[in-house]
Amino acid sequence: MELDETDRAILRILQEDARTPFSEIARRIDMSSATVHDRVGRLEDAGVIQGYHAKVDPRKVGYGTSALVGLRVEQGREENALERLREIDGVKEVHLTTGEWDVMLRVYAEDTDALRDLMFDEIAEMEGFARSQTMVILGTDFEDPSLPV
Amino acid sequence: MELDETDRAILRILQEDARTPFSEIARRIDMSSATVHDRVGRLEDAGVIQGYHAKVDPRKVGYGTSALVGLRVEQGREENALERLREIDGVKEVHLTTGEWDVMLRVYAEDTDALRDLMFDEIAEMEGFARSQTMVILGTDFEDPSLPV
DNA sequence: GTTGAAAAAATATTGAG
DNA sequence: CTCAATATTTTTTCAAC
Repeated sequence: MELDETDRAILRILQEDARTPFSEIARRIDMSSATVHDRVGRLEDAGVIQGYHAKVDPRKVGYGTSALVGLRVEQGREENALERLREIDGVKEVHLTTGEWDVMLRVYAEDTDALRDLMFDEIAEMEGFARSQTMVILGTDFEDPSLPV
Repeated sequence: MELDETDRAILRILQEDARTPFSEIARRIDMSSATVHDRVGRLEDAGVIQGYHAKVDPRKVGYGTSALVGLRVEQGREENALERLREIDGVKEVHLTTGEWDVMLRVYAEDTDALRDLMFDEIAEMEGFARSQTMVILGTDFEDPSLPV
């Protein structure tokens, strides 16, 4: 799908605030709200917009600790490992990477005790696990929900 | 702020789809939409809900490459480095971490050439830069926008 | 805290340029 | 692709329990 400047303007607004009324988007990009409606529908259908999500403060819902985890997986066991990782509560992202680690995880836990349990009881016990390194996130300086479009 | 099961149910729904009409949330949790409206407002005011964001497919807007970057910063230069990182286009997350790296970045770039430029021309040139390691993300197996609440 | 009902506003749809 | 007008739905407010 080809995106023009109007589409990009709409994407910028919806990335910033997904509940901006179409009427206000229309005002801001100087088009009718019917056009905005039409374009947003097409952006959704084309998969450019993958969804709309409320961002919840992890601390306020009991997740005081977050970490990035590098993972080495035994050769030939990759599929089993990935399948298992998807099911583990607290594992929020699973990326396949080049370099020192085969897989990088983003995990959330209640506190450092819970993180230890997650690492020792769940991740280190899974099929195909070789070794891991945990980088505890002491703080997030910057986290932009928007991509520059 | 104390969250009860009703709040959690609302959060689950809005994390999944931030544009679910209050009337439908009300149906699903068996309350009036006025109550949902009231609760969502309180969750926003308390900072539990930090915002609503459209999720855009990076590939569809020209970001074919993503990476996790581990960064070492010279002692005493941390603030300068963090300030600079915030301004660099393509740097989407900046986390302070324990372990091998002081800072972990999540970056997006058009392609591997653009990633090289980002690393060599922007990040390696910034004040306080000591060394870095780039973990190119070959694929994301799993990425859940929701926290289990 | 919750509700139902009314008022205000937004979204979805239609038909036509 | 865009628009104006209309129909439908939702959000918002508020008096009352």
